[in-house]
Amino acid sequence: MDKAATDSATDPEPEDAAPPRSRIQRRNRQAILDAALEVFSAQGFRGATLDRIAEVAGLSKPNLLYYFASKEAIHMALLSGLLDTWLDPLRAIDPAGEPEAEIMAYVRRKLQMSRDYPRESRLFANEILQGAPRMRAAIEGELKALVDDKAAVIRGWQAAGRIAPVHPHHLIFSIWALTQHYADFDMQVRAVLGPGGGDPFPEAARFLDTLFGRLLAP
Amino acid sequence: MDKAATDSATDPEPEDAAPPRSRIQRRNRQAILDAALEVFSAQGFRGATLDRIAEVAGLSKPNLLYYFASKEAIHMALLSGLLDTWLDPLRAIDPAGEPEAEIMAYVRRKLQMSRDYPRESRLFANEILQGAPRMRAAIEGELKALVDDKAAVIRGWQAAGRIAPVHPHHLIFSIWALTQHYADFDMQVRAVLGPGGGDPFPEAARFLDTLFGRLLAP
DNA sequence: CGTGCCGCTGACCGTCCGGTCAAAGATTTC
DNA sequence: GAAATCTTTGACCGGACGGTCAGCGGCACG
Repeated sequence: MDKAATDSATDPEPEDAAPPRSRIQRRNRQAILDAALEVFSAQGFRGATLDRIAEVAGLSKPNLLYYFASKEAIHMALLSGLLDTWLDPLRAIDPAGEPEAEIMAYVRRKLQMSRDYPRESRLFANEILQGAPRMRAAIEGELKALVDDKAAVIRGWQAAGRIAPVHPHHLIFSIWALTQHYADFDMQVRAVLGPGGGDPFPEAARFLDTLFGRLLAP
Repeated sequence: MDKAATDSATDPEPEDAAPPRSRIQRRNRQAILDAALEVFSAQGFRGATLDRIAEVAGLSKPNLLYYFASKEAIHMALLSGLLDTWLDPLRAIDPAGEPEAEIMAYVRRKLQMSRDYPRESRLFANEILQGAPRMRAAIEGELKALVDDKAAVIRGWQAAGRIAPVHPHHLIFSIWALTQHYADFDMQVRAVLGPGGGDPFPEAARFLDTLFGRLLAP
């Protein structure tokens, strides 16, 4: 994730073959993207301020704008770096694998991402909530294509009677909803479980195992 | 929902027994809250501007501030009006009813709310995403109490072997996640299903019926 | 029909915020 | 160690935004 967010797609031009970046460039760009992720995910795009991002990054505001052309550019760099990483677990579903195991593994990886990268999840959630003004294309293109592809794989498994015949797209939606909920609504989850609740994730993992185990059994 | 958002808790004082509001007061306050719901849910608190809310409401900005003390006050009025309505379906779960039917009815009502009141759902999602700066108390108090109560009911049903023994709190989280997903991530759902997908909700209802049917079977 | 209150507004204020710029350090290169 | 280049910053700008205010209009009631 970090690597991706730093390097890829920070230049909109197609020829990003060799963007020669010095050590100090890499360090500061990374610090800015880290800080921006922190602030954007917690406050949303409009809620975030360059001053705040600069403060978190330990840089001055003009220095920020020396590395990125604008607030927009920082946000774009984060988002475009994010999508690929975010979809990796879905891509990893193997059509040749054992159906239930493949899907269960996807669920677990996705829940793991909610635990390990909650800020990325919230950044994404913020964007979609507002109608994805800066990601429409990627969602209607890349994302849809990948989901359609995997939905076809699932349909194949179902036709062979290897898992239950539930709607493939909605199955994928349910995995997204259930796993990302623990990142996006973390505050609510913890508040409802109470102060003595401890880490919600182990119990969530057990619950999701049961849920999808029962849902997928043919 | 509209009624609740208009009347309740717009006055912080305890003595809101008889706030004598003229016909024109009621009409304009309602118009403002409607417009604010539209704008806040689509742009978030910081993203919304008083000018924009005034424009949508068909009033001037100073006129807005004649009815509400501040942007904060409008937001608070919306949120506090919302929570009660939002929790009504959960409250309606009847301990004396048939367990699976009660929970399935809750799922359906909640999905219905995602379809009929997506703006309310997004307003709520926005608030939680940002750490619920203006709802912490209500969530840790009212909401937690109600969930704990219903979790106890579910545990009772499970102890009697009438539904499967899954973690009650996480069961409720899963209902929230799965139903609200169709409101909060509506844009993504429709984009992935594609232009010919039509209304996602009927298929979602079928999918959730299957999912919770299988999950709850003892 | 006058008078008093409720509803409404244009003009304005101070602050915040994204972004610019000229110039002052660092750092690298030869 | 000087020239050239890269990095950093204080000061500033213009617009947006939340909020105020003095006063105007109209509706309601005697």
